[in-house]
Amino acid sequence: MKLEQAIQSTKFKNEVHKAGLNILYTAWWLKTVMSRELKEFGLTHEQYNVLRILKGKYPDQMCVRDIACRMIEKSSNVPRIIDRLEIKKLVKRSTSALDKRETVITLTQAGITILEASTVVLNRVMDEMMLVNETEAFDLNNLLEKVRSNEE
Amino acid sequence: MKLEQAIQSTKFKNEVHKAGLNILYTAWWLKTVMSRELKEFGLTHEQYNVLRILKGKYPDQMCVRDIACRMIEKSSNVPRIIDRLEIKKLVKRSTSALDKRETVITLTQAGITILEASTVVLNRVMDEMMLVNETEAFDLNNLLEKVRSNEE
DNA sequence: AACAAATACGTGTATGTACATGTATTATAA
DNA sequence: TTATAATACATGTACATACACGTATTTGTT
Repeated sequence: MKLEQAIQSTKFKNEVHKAGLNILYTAWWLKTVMSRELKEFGLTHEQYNVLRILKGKYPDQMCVRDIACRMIEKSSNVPRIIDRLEIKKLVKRSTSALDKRETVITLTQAGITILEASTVVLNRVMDEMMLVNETEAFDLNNLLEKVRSNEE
Repeated sequence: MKLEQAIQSTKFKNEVHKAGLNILYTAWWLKTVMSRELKEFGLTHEQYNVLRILKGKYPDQMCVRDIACRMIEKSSNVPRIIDRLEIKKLVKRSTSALDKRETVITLTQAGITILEASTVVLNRVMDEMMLVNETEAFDLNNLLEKVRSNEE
């Protein structure tokens, strides 16, 4: 669906402003598609992101700060996301011995299992839904990074 | 900043999956930039979106459903966003005479004033922050719409 | 006309976001 | 060494999101 239909607007200041809205809309669409699949696992988008980050260091532990700086959405409130993962027993929380200020987090076996199962489904959905080839995706990545080249 | 630095990860399944994360990250970055500017006007991202949609039809009124389907993030809970705009007296709510189920919304003069002032600032920030030219933005728009071409 | 279905909106709850503040611990420095 | 600053995390609040459900009104059918 074209952006014009999606938000029922045809007047954009220029192509750059339209691209801004297009990025926001496409991200919303992607999140919606992914969240729908994660629902069967009882996971939210952000909880899945935290589990994946932990998997990247597994079997090592990670502190909250290290998880936070790897999140796609940086402002996510990681302690509270971890609260919910802990309730579901997908992660374990403990105080670091080296620095008692730090809370260190580990994936549990249940966390690994649910992460692997949900990743299979998510990968399949992304392959099915994102209809660009590798070359187009490469160009898209370059353009997005150019958009952000003014990032502080 | 490259995506790899931004989320401190280098292994992506392929360029398409990387593009998915890149879209999500760029959208988060854009929202952060815009929200920072809107703060001086006491507006959130979503409140601004609603005001802009109302402006598109001004001086006509719009019902809640029509606003909702024009939102960039469709799942936004429009009645509650309108609650907050109404408290700030930026919009006026009343029941439609033709269909008493409908609530119709109009911009107030204060709403127009704040919208115009904030739009000037937002336009300037987008011009400063999004460092792509018209041609690149055109290509980006086409690629994003190709990504979404499987949209239901 | 009377009833059922659809529509439009509001509300309740769990989760997440944005930002400020509190508390414990560690690092720095006079 | 003791006072101060910085760090790491937790917590509180207002707003937003996602989704289910409730209520009033309109539409459609018999």
